Amino acid sequence: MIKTYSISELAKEFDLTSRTIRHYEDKSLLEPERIGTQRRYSSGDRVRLQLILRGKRVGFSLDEIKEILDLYQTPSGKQKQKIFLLQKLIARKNQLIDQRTCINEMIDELEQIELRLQPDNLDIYP
Amino acid sequence: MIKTYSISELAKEFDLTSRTIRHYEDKSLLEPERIGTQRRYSSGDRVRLQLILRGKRVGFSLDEIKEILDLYQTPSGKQKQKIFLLQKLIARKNQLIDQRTCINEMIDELEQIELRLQPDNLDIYP
DNA sequence: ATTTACCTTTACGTTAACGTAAAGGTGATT
DNA sequence: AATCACCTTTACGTTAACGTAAAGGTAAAT
Repeated sequence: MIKTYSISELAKEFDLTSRTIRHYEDKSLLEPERIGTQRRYSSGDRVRLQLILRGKRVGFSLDEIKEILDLYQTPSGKQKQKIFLLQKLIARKNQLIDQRTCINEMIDELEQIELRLQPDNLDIYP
Repeated sequence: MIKTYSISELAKEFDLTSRTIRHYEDKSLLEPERIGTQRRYSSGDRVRLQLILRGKRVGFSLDEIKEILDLYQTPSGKQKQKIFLLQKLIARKNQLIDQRTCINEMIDELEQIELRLQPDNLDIYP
């Protein structure tokens, strides 16, 4: 028997609320089976959810994540779109690298301020 | 004569709208002088604005940026305040370090997505 | 003196990603 | 039969970071 999941099982596993998972469905990022009225998530759905969360962690919007997910399923025809998306991914990566550089600079600056505030210097600088 | 800036001069220079700059003032991130009813920004204000934008680039909220700005300008008077400030700085630095770690993870994840998207054969299909 | 080009405040509108009730169905257990 | 513990849909609420329009003041140029 193939394993399936209820909405709250997935919610618990990934530390989300059921509302959040339904929201992803509202946005067409998931389309679980229905047993009667209830949602039943396949392991494929689970993987999709993981991909959604991964996309979120790197700062994509749900719409952008949907684009990516759709391209996973795109029959290898629409290469133009794939290439376009790859460019977006790379752009995002560069942005993150930029941010990291910026954070490193900020850490340096904080350390400089720290130095000026060292307790030893407390009486030197009024 | 010391150079000052009008709101639209700054807006133009940093590619913002005047509304945005006023918004930063609403949120107490800027407090320019007033000549009559109009705002006049000193070069210090300009630097603050640069810091705001820098904070934004690294993904901080305006509230967080305000915290940081306040740290920069806390009147260096009392020892207690300095020690408190030092603690906040260290906490902030740790936060930044965490952020950097997080960004590193994001970059890794992006590369994972790239790998999954990377069509096995971009050049075979038209 | 009127147009032009700024500036001002006030205040409602927008988007994203959910939160949070409200009101009710389902099915197993007590 | 009643209580749980889930599940469902509908729909209004929230936050951040502004956008945008209304209504008007100011100051220099035409």
